[in-house]
Amino acid sequence: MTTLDSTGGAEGAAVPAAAAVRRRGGPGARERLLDALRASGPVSRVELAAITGLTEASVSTTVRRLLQDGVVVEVGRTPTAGKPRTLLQLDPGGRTAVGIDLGPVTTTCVLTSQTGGVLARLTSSAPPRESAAQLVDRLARDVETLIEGSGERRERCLGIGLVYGGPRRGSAAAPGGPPGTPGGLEPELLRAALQEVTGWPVLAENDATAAAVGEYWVARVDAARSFAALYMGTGLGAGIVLAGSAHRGARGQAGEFGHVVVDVDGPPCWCGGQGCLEAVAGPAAVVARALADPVARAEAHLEAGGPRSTVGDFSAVARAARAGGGACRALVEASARYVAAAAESLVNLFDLDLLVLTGPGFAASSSLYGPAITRRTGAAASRAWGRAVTVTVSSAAATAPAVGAAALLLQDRLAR
Amino acid sequence: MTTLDSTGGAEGAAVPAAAAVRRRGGPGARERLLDALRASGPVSRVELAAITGLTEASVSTTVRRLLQDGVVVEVGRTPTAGKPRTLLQLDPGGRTAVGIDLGPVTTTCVLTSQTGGVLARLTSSAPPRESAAQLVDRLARDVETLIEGSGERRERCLGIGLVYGGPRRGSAAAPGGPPGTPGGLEPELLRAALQEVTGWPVLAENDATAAAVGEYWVARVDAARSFAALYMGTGLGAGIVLAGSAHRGARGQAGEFGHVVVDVDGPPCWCGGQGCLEAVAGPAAVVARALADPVARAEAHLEAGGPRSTVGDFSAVARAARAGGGACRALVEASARYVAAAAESLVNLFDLDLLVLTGPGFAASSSLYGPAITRRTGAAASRAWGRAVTVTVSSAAATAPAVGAAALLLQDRLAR
DNA sequence: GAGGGAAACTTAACGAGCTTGAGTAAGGGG
DNA sequence: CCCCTTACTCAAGCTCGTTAAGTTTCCCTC
Repeated sequence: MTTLDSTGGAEGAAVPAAAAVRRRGGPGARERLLDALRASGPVSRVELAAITGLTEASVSTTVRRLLQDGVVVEVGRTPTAGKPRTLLQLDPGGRTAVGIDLGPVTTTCVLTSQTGGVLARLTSSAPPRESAAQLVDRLARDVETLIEGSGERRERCLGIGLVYGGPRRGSAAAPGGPPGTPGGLEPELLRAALQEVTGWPVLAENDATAAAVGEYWVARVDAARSFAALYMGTGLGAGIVLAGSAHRGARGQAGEFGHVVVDVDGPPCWCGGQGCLEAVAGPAAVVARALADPVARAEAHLEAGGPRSTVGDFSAVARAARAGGGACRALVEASARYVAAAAESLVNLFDLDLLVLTGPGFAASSSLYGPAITRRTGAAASRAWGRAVTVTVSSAAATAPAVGAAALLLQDRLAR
Repeated sequence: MTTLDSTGGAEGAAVPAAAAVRRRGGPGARERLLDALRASGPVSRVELAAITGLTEASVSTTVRRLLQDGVVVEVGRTPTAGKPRTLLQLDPGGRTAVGIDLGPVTTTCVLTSQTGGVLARLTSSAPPRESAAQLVDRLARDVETLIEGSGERRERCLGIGLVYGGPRRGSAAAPGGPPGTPGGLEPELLRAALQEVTGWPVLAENDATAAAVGEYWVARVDAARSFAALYMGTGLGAGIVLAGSAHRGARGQAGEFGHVVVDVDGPPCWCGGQGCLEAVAGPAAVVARALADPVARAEAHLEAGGPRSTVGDFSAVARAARAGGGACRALVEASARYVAAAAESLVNLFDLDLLVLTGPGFAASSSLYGPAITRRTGAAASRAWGRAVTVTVSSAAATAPAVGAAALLLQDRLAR
């Protein structure tokens, strides 16, 4: 029998994967190879076999198919003691996809390469009182214009990813309620309609999840990391990617970060809850407080009577806070404390090690929120859980959802 | 001290089967069939094909193997217009497994049938200053006694599930810190040692996750539901089961329900955080408040100087609250408000529709916590998200972890 | 109490996808 | 030039699940 010593060392004894280990039935060879190619720079077949756990023979045949499909290219060789390795990578000139971000005010369309590079961009805005049918028509025309103007071949485009705010299955808009799609159209109906009209496969996804997948794909996040994209737009959401695949929940409503309860006695929220993060410290709440305070209002140059846009107004407050406006700074810092607390709950419940701040809200304010979140999550994570939580800011927070939508479609389509 | 009593296996009532749509590449036929058989009462092969999405041919061959393995039995037939259907179910006299709950004070061992019925039970307690090697020996002897005493054939037993408190990778015990295993042994080392000594496969799992899997298996939770088991022992944890498989997180630290932040300005927590649920409203916090208040202390008959056990003291406070002790009731209700708020965060982040209260803490207090949680999660869920959150209490909260550990091992072993 | 019909299984052939094991290609060093 | 090393490929075969064509077992009718 073995001798045991009772000092519970915290060093990396491998956690038993227990029942989580599946002998088979994981993602197929093609999917695994694509994920490895996405995350690494140029890699050889031997390395791919090591990374994915597939046999070299299997890698060889699957890679041949990827080469034939024009998804992958050979880009060089590394000398070895024997035959040199052939390096492979995703072909930047391979397939493309369109991403559409259906914002509350403007619609952003991008055409991206399969490596996440933006090839063309187009912005339009909804005319007043646009009907659902008109919306679909406008989007179809935008996509047409985008591809025409880019000079890219249309056969290369695999489809369209479509981003909308709010949860998947919208409820009847409660007052001050969830963002939803313009025209109040069900995301699924809009998706089907656009697919019908354009003839391209269309995938619909909520903003936070799309941003997370985009980050995963474009910023080459390691598949081993479990991470969340905190998304601030009109509200607050979290897109969660675990072991390389998006976690949406049974009804596609997982990651409702804005409805983490941060104050048991807090104000009522439109969702029916009380003390939700969004109601206490979301962008709309910050703007409301700024509007109520003459000093803050002046600092942020908020017109009392002008047309309101939560994202725009919040950005103005954040800018004022950064520029030294004391009243605005106090408002944003108060908000950041709550957001940081909710982020800690998120990290502890999902066992995350990476948070990415993204979306238009954080684009303007990440320098204020980032440190607060880092401070809060760092303290407990390292001390009690032996994990390091990295907090980063998306490199292009404003276009993240559109690029993410395109990435989502690519990930879905390339795998087959 | 060792007590042994044998009970007959208690098999539950039939539950109507619900069709589950799965895409390809999921778990294999055998696993899917076992899950369907677990969740339903007697089912025919045709129904199994409909439930699992497998073809009838595939069901036929896989079922034959399960029959040969002695896992499944034919139990009757239903008349049809043609050949009657042969009904199948898991054989209650088929395989068995041992579950060990390594509590802070007492160790509970159970022998269960593969349908979750408890065939025999044994309780022992650690002698003072027990070394790690002695612990392993004691557990091995307990298992031996349990199986001997039960009269069950040892070849039927597939292995041992082992439950410990706290996260998978224990940190050096902080003051008032995480529970961890007795003797401070790393769960993985303990698992390996017990496996070595007994010769049976051993699976180690944290208490909340084990309780969740046990609930899933024994209470026949529908695989389509996403649910969490809220576990109250010395601390608070959540075991999360999504689409039929436990969600553990990258480091096995997911579901740290006790470290959801419920008060940004709250007291410091041993984890390094601030305002964590456990620090604000966990059982230890409730007990500490009761001890500090002479009235509550009298109501709960807490000895000022006696040996302290968080679970025992908390149960006493909960009993006093139920019996009408006003001071204790106020303490527990204050705690329940926070737990309910954290539960709402959990539900919103994971998109859950079922919460099960379990563990020794809730065994004594579910009648006080249950309604508070139901009230809070019900309001927002139905109004904004179009989902109904069911809150139930485990039928045998005190033995849930041990039974869950056995279920976990069964689920893992039967699938191969 | 045969013969048909209906529905529940069963069997056989096949195919996708991956593995094993034995090649073949491509470079370097003596 | 030969030989060694290492990268990659080919061929056979295995596992699992599918499709399609039986086979069994009941009830019902004549």
